[in-house]
Amino acid sequence: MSLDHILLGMLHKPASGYDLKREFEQSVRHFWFAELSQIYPALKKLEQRGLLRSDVVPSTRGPERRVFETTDAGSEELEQWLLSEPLVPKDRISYLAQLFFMGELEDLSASRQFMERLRGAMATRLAVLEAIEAEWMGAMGVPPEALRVDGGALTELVDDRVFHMYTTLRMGIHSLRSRVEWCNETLDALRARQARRRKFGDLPSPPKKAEVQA
Amino acid sequence: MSLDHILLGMLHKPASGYDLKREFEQSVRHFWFAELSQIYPALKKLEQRGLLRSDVVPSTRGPERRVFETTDAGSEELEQWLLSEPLVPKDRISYLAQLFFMGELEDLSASRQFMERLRGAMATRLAVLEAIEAEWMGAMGVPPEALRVDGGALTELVDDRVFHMYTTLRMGIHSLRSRVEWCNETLDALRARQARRRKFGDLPSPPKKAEVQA
DNA sequence: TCACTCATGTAATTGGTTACATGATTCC
DNA sequence: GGAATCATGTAACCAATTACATGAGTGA
Repeated sequence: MSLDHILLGMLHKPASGYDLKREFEQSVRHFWFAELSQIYPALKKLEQRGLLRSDVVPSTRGPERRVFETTDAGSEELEQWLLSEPLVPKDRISYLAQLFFMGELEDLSASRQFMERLRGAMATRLAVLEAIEAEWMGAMGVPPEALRVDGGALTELVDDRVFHMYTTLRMGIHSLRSRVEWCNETLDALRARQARRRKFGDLPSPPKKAEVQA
Repeated sequence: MSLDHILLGMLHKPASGYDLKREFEQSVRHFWFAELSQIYPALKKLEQRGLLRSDVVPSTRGPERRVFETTDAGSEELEQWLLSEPLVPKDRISYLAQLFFMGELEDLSASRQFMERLRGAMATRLAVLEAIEAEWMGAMGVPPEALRVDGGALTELVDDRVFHMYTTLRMGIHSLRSRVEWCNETLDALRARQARRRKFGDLPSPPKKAEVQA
């Protein structure tokens, strides 16, 4: 299971469940997320399997903390996972399902509204990732001119660990940019259809050939 | 639940569970997938809720078929869903998690191999979607010159239902192209790092400023 | 006869979400 | 005194995967 391995990866240095939750919310949220109610039992199980060990330590603020660290078996397991094949998940994208069937509505305005909201959501996420990238750049002293070109600038200045983390951020940025572009392409096409419809009436355009199936 | 609504959408015309499975494998697999063992109980429940009705009919080949069709309540439910907000899923991408922690391996060749396999997988998927697009284009009589430009060519020739379906295919293509690009960018950076390392030894390059957090 | 496709289902398990329970400390 | 944050957990539920069970018809 991936969550287990991600926890092992994060426990490069010792941390509590609560700490790890914060990690999910901060450095890793563009490709994974977990609730506390999932993290705590997962850590427990990993400890039972001997991949982690834990200590209860008093907190500076609030109740006691259970702090976990990896065992040798844990590092071994992590390494095995890192060397295993990449698995490309088959994603389930409900908004594409909606759009796929939205022709039934016979209301292009509804589709446009839908796509505009989608673009808004994508653009917001993209802005978040780009802000993180800019922050990194600032911290590494990369001039802002180098920023718009591509991610190459940073990749030469950092050590291997940071480099690998950074590439995953780049993936998020690539991905969201392409989604925003797709939204724009689709909105253009929708507007064009609407415009044509206003001119030539409600007909569904030229020849109407045989049904095409994907 | 999305699966329910997707089934309702597919049942625009009557079909059996087995038929619907084929639909998932064919026209819809770039954004959703379901096993038969999930489809059958889902259909049953939808019938119990009065959104579908079914008839058992003899098959031309093999055992009897249970053919479902939507009720008025079903169409109503579908429409409500189509008019509801798009929800952007938070995705869990295990290969990004692997890459994120792969710096620990201290072996850039391993990272390169990983990225090459990833690119291979992405490129294969992309080729599938592009082939489907080309097939559509052929069926609509669009000249192949128009193909490489963008998806605009087709969107003017088809009716609203096909148009909406087509836009989801475009999203898959956009998305996969951007992933392949990201793989290339990352591979370039990895090669550059390796080359530099061969020249200047194993050092982790210039200043090594304070730890940066995403 | 054997493998394959057509066809329908159930059961067990996994991974994840939502809801619930508890309690200490800090800051307003 | 009350809200917010720190901190750890359990229980119920939901969606999806994997494994299992059954059997008719078709073509080599």
